[in-house]
Amino acid sequence: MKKATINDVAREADVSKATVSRVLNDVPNVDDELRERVLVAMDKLDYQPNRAARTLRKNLQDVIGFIVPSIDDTIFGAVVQSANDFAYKNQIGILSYSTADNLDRQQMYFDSLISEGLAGMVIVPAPDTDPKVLANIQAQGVKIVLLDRKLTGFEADYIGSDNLQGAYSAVNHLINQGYTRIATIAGSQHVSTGAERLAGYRMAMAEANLEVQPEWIAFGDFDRETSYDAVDYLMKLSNPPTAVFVANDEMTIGALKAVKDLQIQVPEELALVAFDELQLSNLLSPALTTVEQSTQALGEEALRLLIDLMKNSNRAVRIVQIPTKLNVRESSFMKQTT
Amino acid sequence: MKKATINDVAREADVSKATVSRVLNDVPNVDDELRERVLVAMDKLDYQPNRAARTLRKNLQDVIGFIVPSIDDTIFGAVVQSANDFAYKNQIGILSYSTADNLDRQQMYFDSLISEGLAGMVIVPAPDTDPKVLANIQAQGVKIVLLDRKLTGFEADYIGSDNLQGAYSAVNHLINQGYTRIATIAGSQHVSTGAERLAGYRMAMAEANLEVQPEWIAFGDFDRETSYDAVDYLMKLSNPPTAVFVANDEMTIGALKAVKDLQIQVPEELALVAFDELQLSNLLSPALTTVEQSTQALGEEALRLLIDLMKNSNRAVRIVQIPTKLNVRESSFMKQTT
DNA sequence: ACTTTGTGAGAAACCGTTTTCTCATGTTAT
DNA sequence: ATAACATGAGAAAACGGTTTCTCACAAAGT
Repeated sequence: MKKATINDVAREADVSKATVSRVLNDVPNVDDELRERVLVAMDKLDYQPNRAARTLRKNLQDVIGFIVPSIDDTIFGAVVQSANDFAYKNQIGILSYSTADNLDRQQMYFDSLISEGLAGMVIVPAPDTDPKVLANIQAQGVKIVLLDRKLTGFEADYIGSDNLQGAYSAVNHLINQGYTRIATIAGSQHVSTGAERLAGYRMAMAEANLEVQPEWIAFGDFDRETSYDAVDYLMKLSNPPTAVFVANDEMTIGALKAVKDLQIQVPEELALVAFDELQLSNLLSPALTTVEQSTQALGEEALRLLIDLMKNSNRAVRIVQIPTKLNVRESSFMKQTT
Repeated sequence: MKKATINDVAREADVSKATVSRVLNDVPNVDDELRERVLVAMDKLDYQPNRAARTLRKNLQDVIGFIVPSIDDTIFGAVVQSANDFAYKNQIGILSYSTADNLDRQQMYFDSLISEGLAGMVIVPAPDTDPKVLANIQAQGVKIVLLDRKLTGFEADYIGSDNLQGAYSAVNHLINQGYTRIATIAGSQHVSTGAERLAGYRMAMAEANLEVQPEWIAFGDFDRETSYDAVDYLMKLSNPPTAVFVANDEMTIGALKAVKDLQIQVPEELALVAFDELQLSNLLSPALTTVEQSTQALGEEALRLLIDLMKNSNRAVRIVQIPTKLNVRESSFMKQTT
């Protein structure tokens, strides 16, 4: 069974293919009777327009790309899902890719998307992405929105959580509970979220006039292993902290594992606040205090920004920050132990 | 900056565009010197072939579709990620979509993919998908591999976990621990995984000559709420079970919540075994006994099946089951309480 | 009645590739 | 020396749409 083409429909309806095209694209000036004949023919032949042909001629896809490091990730997975839902509701096509933070792979997706002639893309740039590469894509008329990670040296719309404020509120919460010896397991400072969350920590400490011991800032790599080691390192210090702010979900999993292995009581010996909500945060014992990102808002707003940008080509660059939410639970309570 | 086309390259290299095309497609009969000139020109002009034009002419995409209910899901998210990784390694294009188990939305993705002329697709069919729709797509020459869920009335390759065996091993483990009053929170029986896991439960119980009280089979809908209610229902029975097998991850979250709210001791009052590994399974207290699916194998093998099918058009249908792994942890231990 | 304007629809050109046709040149076999 | 045959490469057709050109015809203005 061959796929029907526009010519088949034209023959069936006894009109020219130009007319069929007009019906397809809702051009107003077409006689009602002919339109009806065409519609019937399309239905009868089960006609689906060939997108490649259409794209070729129009020289622009009605499709956008969505590039994240990993789909198999609590945060990015949810953001992608949200973006897909939003795209579906608004009848726009979306192509999602995950780069595993691999520059070559990211480049491959760029090339592939461009050769497809897409209209715009939302991207979480892999660390060490060359700003020039993105600028070059932009210069070709492809609209770009940065998600989650800022990229210095590249001017574009940005959407992300308010990392500074989120981290600040987490540490501030610990301070309000009465903690003073507060450490942090910071993420990679190559990526903006890592730097911003550390800045939030510093801001809260400074504001409360609390001393920050240099060794209380442990640098992880946003993954489980480095964070596991970091907890071990922190607790073996001669002057160990009594509370710790962990800068993302994966590192939190590592920290929880370490805490369990080292048999550290939470929060009695070490209070814990985590950036990012985990699936079972509230079912752990103790339940985990978290800074929750609105993944839904991130996905939707990223698309809104991009769509707006595509319509409204030469507007000023926009930086959007989505507020985070502090979920206070048991792991950060202050209990009488001293 | 306009995108360079094949004509620009041809002019620059002073050859015909046919020759450029030959170089692009590695056709052997082309003079080395011309080939070199073309390559230089392509490089100089930063040439990217237009995929739409290529697709149009070749009438087949080198792309496959991957359709799942949700990307924001422990299992499917990981499977999609695995498939994407595998696709990248093997230089094949992949388009991932999530349907939210909505039939209309699924249909939209079908239409979109078909009008793009894709070569094949892997799909987790939404419940109540009409087998005829898929058969029709198949008839158009698109290769189809079913993932996770079987669809009666539709003949195609299938890949999924060995649900029967997985459920069987979970329940069998409970029996070996000494439990006899074993309930299950089963998933929707509309989808094959739900039915198979229930069958595994029944198989283990029957083999051990244990009586299955009809009210011990609670039907959830693979989501948190129904499972939460199911636990409540089970524990309020006049003859409550002492152990329960929960048929997927989302329902496990609901069950854990219920157990916490109702202050039921696990495993002393109720032992728990869950189908699907959760991110924090081993960090809960008690740590959770789970049946773990190999999401990586599922993603990879799905693509392998599809690729093989595309090469090897008329081979027999294949049904592939991936073994599961039982992670024995504290939630299913038998402790002295009687 | 005659020009002007507007409208609907077919014919043809076009988008950027791949593929088939065609032909010139060089090589081998007779 | 000539016929048969590869070989390499340009010209042209094709893929399935959209868009521009063109024209017939009807309605409106003078």
